[in-house]
Amino acid sequence: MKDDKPTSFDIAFRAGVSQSTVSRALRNSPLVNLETRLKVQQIARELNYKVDKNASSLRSQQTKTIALLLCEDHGTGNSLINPFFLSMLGSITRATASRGFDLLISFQQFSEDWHADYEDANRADGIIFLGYGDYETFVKKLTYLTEVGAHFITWGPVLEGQPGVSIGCDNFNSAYSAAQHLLSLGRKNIAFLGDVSEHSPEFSDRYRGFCKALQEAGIEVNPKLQVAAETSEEEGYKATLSLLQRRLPFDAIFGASDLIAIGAMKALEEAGMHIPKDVAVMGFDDIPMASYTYPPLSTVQQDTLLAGELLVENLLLLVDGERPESMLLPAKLIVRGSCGANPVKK
Amino acid sequence: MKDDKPTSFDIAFRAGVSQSTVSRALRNSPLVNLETRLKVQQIARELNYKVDKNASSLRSQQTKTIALLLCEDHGTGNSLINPFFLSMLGSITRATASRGFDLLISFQQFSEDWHADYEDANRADGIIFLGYGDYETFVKKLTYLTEVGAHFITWGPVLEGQPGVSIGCDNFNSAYSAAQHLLSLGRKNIAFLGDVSEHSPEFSDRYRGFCKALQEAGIEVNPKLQVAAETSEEEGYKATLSLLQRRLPFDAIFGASDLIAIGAMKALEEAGMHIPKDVAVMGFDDIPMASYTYPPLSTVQQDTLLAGELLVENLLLLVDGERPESMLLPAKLIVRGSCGANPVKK
DNA sequence: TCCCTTATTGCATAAATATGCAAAACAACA
DNA sequence: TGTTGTTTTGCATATTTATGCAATAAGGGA
Repeated sequence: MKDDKPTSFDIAFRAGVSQSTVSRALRNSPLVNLETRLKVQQIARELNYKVDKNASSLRSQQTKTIALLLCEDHGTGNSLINPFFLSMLGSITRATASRGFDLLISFQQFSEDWHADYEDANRADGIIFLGYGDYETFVKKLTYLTEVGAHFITWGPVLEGQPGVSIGCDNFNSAYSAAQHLLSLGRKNIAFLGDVSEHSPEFSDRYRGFCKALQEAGIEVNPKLQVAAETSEEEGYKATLSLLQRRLPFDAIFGASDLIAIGAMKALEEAGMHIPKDVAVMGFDDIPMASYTYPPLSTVQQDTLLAGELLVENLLLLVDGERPESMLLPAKLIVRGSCGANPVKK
Repeated sequence: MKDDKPTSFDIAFRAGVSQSTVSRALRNSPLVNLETRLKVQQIARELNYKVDKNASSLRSQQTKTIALLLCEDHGTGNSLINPFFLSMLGSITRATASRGFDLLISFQQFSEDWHADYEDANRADGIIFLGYGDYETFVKKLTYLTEVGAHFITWGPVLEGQPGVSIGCDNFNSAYSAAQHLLSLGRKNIAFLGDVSEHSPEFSDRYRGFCKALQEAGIEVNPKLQVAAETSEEEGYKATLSLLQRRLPFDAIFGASDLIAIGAMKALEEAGMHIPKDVAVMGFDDIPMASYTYPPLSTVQQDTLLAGELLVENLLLLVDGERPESMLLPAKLIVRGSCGANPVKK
């Protein structure tokens, strides 16, 4: 159908220079005379020439590619992807592209040896991890990755002594503010839905911030008002049912994530309770659907745009041999209808 | 920190065989003795050896990689990604991984020369296009891609004479059924929100199916009840406002997409109209948030899982030199609360 | 024992680029 | 004109793997 793809030798021949000069000219090296450079580039354009990525990567030993590994929490196989991660995905894609890098993505389970598959195989210069499943397993993995000298960055918890560089949300302070907000609206018996074991350090941080707000308001934290739940609507739904069975009075629910909060809203609605009159609801993440629930979900918004930028930027620093610091990003309280601060139109 | 990455020569040396044998053994070629094969594989495992992807691709001229190009409709830059495409993304990722292929993704605008960037540069064996922006531009692009012999498949409209292989939803029949459903519930003045120009062939198909249902029910199609809108909540919102201004009676809205329908619901609510009592609403796509609106949105569900599988499968056929047929996938009506068929709990 | 198959292995090379080093071209200056 | 310095170019090679072809080993029949 069409002739073979032109190589740098073809360009060289056409331009009457050597292949080396072509290679340099196309990368705009100041080593080659401006005139020659333009001529070569012109010919390359005419022939529709593109540098062969494989040859280039092989020779230069850098791929200009980043791998994004999305670890589904406790991998349920074909379940929905956490919408929050999808927002991150969007911003990471843009940040990557704007730096001239390609993005390789994978949704496999964390059990695989990703470092080997991507970095050792010379497929990617570095890896971004999104999500982590069980924290202990995750840390083991990070330790291993650090030992073998992998270049990676993670989004998620930023704990003392955690190997590698991480960027995450300031869960503690954000949850603290959100809880304060509920308290300021007169809610006194606030339930917390989310796993707070060592397996979920982010949720634990949110819970600690939540508790601090209660304590400062002179309210004793009732552990019976905390119900474990992972990030999914079903878990939030079930946790709420279990909460209802405890027959303890509560006038607000703080979901450790929006999905949990949304599941809770479904359960409350089915139980005939009115949101926010009977029970105020607060989420965390601000996933797109948060503003479409009824009533719209008040929540804590993470700046995914900034997060994506920082992840990519710092990963590339890491690849360049620098040693960026882990950091926590502030989040913003978004007040909608579910917490009772705004009038709910019917 | 650690010694250099082992190459196939290192394995060969350790195993006392030649590099060729290592290469064959690792790919499980029957040309090499089973015993030798196992020994080589064992040593490779011990040394943590991974085949260099670039060298391998360079030599074999196939990348085992697929590029997924997501074209945002009329590229609004930093806007949200269409949630429907994100569902597709999930299934495409899985389908790709299960075949041992990598997935390269990009969200750039359609104006770039993607074929050149990906296939010519030997980065990917084939391309999947998701979304297309303006249809005319899209077709020009497809024509070009066909001419240069690119391997690609598109998700979207499947029109007569359209270059290349496409997989899409049976928009006509699905919209026909959905409209029939609204009619069966006694709605007579149904508005249609969505661009039905030649720029949006999918919406046009949906509109044609919609019209057919009306006509069969003996209802004349009123063009004033059709308002243009692209896929976004804002457009749906604005289209509804514009519809309201026309002061025509209507008792149902059929949104050409869920986002449009959701925007419409917001506008109706603000106008003090009750859904579904005053106005029934029907969407199209079944994006995740459709079941979380109030009332939950009735819609047409596209089988994204199947779609992803088929896209990948047929693209690989194409890469192998076969010539798969374009096809339309049936969709399923999902009846929730917004169309008035189910009782809406308050 | 010799010859012919069949099963295994190794040799040599090609895939396309990037880059260290040497060479050439050129100007400038004495 | 010779020398020195700068700019520009080309040579040669390295990157790592896959594979056509030749070579060797092993096995079997006469």
